[in-house]
Amino acid sequence: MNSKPDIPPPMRDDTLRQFSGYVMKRAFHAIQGDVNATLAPLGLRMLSFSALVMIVDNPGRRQSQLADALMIERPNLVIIVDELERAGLIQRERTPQDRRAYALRATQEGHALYDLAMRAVQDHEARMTRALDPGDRLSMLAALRLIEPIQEPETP
Amino acid sequence: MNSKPDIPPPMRDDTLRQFSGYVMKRAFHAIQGDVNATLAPLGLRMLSFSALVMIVDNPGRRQSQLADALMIERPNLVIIVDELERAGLIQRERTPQDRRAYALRATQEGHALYDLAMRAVQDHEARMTRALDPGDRLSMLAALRLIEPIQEPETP
DNA sequence: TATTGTTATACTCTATAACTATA
DNA sequence: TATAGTTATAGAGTATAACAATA
Repeated sequence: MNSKPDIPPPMRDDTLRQFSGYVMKRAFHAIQGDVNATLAPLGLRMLSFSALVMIVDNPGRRQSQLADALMIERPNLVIIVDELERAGLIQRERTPQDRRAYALRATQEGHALYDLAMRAVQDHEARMTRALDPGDRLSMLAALRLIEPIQEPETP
Repeated sequence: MNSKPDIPPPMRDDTLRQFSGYVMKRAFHAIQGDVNATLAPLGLRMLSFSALVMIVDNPGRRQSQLADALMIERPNLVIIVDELERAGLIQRERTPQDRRAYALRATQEGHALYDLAMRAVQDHEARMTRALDPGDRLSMLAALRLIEPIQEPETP
């Protein structure tokens, strides 16, 4: 006899699990949820945290350079920079050499939040990768970096 | 003398590169673009391909089971299943035991496209991971699978 | 002409509430 | 009352075209 309420067996996804994209999407989904929950009390999200870190680490760069580095389109970066500026974390300074461009710099508040958020995100990273040896984690990061730069061939 | 047109050095992102989320997002961005370009001629996207594969490999399951397996919300799956059904790739069969539910099954056309798309996506996978040894690729997949199941602790 | 930042817009993916029909 | 599928809707993230100011 079996009194269980007829729980069906889980669906098999081993065909999809051979593909990096499938496995990566699921891992990234978990990470994004956790990091956004981690950053929400600080008023940041994954993207605004990334932008703040880049501005603190690379003071004086233009928005277009930051957009290139973060691999997001210029129009989408405008909203993130607006957000960081409204929060008092960074400033847009007009550059004398090229009056079209802004130089981005973190304020004192931006530097302070950087320190806070960095610790929180490092805890998040440790939490998400606690099932991996440190060596396996570094190997995974190295492997992911080898996927990233692959581009479609230009068709001129 | 230097006649170069003042190309600025690339921005440093080594602080962010310590974080799995940052590196994974960039790798996934590349993969998603390539797989969607790969599948577009077949009328599929990453998500509809995943759903088709799951239905072929697990015939007769309900939509809610498929949504759970693919970790997407039921309402969002409806659109994908609609799309696959309109394309003649799958069918919704009413189940006699529970007339609320549908059993999902691939049609002959669905099986044929599965074979085609599988080969195309396997080529895509080889293209995206060509910079990795086969062993490193498998280690990466294993590491990513260890990140996936981590959940926030329940707060009851 | 080309570039910087911007506005407007659209498309995909994701997430939640609420409905219907069945159980 | 609970569940399966659905509808409607809202929010992110991403992408392109076009504009003003400046080079």
